Amino acid sequence: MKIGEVALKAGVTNRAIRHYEELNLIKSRRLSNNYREYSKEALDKVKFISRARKLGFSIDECSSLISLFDNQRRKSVEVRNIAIIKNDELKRQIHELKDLQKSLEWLIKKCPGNDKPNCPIIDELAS
Amino acid sequence: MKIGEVALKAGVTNRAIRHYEELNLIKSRRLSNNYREYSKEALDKVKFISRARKLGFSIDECSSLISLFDNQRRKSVEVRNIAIIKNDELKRQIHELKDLQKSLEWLIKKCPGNDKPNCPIIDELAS
DNA sequence: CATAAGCTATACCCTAACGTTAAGGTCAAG
DNA sequence: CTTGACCTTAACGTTAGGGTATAGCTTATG
Repeated sequence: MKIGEVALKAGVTNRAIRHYEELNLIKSRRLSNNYREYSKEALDKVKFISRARKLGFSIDECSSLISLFDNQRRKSVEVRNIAIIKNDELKRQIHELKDLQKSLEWLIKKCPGNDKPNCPIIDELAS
Repeated sequence: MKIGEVALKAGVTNRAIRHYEELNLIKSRRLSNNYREYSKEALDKVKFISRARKLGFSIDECSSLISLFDNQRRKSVEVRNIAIIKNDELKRQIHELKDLQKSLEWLIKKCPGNDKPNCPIIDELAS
């Protein structure tokens, strides 16, 4: 199938697919008119990448996961380790964002939000 | 004062200050040797930007905030609105990340993590 | 005074993951 | 024959600076 169909079925853009191909995450053969032709396996990989990306994995990590996906002699602990690292990163990131959000919320509550210049948010940033 | 001193006092790099200047968030005059010379007000603005960045505001938003900071006839509601938008963005982002993290955690729990190929994480991504 | 260390300048390349033109080739329908 | 939908490559834009190279200026030391 051609790129447009793969993109539609996998729920990603044509550009994303070409990008994954540039980075050697997937492969295609060419038709006589130079159009890319994808196998069902390639479509599956694009779907795989799409899901992994949505779970927060980077392209680089997707690359590792695809290697494991392809490897029938993989050890599940290897996959698990990648996931654990990502999970820890996510937890840390959530923590940081929560701190920020709480600070911001606190400032917003203190701001009168009227048509006068006095503003605790500006004051805090300028302090 | 020169760029290095400003950078030290504001806790940012020289490069960042030049960057802010390129984007017209701050200004400097030049000494006879072409070195940048900053006023105390410029230092205050760099500090202001640094704090705002740490609160999650983009450079673009910092630019708006600085305009309000400079404007003695600002209305606090304008500042507040920017902060509210950012706060909502942060909340949404935290929500998304939490969902991801929970999904990942669930998958990790289901994975045996041994030396056999069977892996629920891979299965989920390939499903 | 000469030299080295340290600060400053401009300028270009790099990041992540594509988005977005630009300019053009291919193919089926009307 | 033209239109429109689809495909191609190439290359710049995005975010917020980091890193590096080269060169000029300043200051401290021998």
